[in-house]
Amino acid sequence: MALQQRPPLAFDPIREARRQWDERWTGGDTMATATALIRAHQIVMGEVERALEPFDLTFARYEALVLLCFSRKGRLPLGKMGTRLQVHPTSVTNAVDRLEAKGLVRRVQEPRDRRTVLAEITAEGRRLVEAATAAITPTGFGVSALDADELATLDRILTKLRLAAGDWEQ
Amino acid sequence: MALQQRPPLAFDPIREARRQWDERWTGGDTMATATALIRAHQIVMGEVERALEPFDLTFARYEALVLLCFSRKGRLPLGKMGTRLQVHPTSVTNAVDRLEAKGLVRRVQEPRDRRTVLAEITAEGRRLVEAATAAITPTGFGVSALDADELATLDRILTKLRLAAGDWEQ
DNA sequence: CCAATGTCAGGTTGACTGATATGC
DNA sequence: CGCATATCAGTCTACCTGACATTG
Repeated sequence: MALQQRPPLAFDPIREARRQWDERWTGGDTMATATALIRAHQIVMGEVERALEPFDLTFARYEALVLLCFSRKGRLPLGKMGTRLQVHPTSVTNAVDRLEAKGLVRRVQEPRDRRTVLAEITAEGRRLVEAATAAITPTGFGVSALDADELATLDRILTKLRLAAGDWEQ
Repeated sequence: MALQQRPPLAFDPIREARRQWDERWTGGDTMATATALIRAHQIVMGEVERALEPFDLTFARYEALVLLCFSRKGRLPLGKMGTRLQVHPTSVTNAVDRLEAKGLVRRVQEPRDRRTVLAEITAEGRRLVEAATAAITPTGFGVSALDADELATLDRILTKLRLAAGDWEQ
């Protein structure tokens, strides 16, 4: 997603859009901030996916691998993965399909509840996570232009936004 | 994109991911902020696309319509639209195709340079922009949980990020 | 001849809906 | 029986690449 660079403009397009918006409508402040967020997302995703490209991983699949890597036994029910990663159940099935095809995870039966399927990270999966992480980290995930203070402030505001959206209780 | 609500967790998943990340790797601050940004994008897009659904518009097409609406003569070359909206040329062609099929824009020849094609917003396009904007604005574009101060701070930091990414000169 | 503009064909991704099989 | 879990088929959007015709 959004890997390509495009020619720069002579002015901030969002600032210009807001100016025109304010001449006609209300809510220019929320419009401009939301649009800036969407564009910032494009920048971050571009940087991250560019770093992951040599490993044939998308960010979604990398996230899934990292999640499994962080789990105590290296495996989680697919449903739980969807909840943690905030993605659709069929997207989890799809991501695990692709990771499994590359030998990075394997599907395992949960003996106590035979409805659930566990995804378990393999040794090769762990190796790839380490290598991919070593490639991503130096890019600063596309936010390296910000200093520690700005990072913390940005994180605080976005956390408030996520909480208000009901991502977790309390 | 990302319209569905998913069950809430008992904790902040990104905070938890960062805790585990910091135990193993470096750059947990940038990882957490970038991940929060990606999730915030999902929230904003979900809210906006939900509001646009009754008008059979995606955010990309709505943005294109607004841009044309803001232009002096109600028309712009497709290439210029791509630059302003920061999207791929073929994405512009696709968006204009769909808007044209619904009678919201029409393609017009530029007499001075017959290579370029102009997209021109129609009267019906203008009506739809007004109606869709009236529907979106009250949602606060998914960022209504933030106060004026937080909005301004968020916008300032994201603008720095966009500038550093080379979105425009100076 | 080269560069710019837009279009088209073809491939990838992720997300969604709705239906289904299985098991609690 | 209802409910939960995962999968599958099919659809949609947006993005990308590479090729192409047209025009400057």
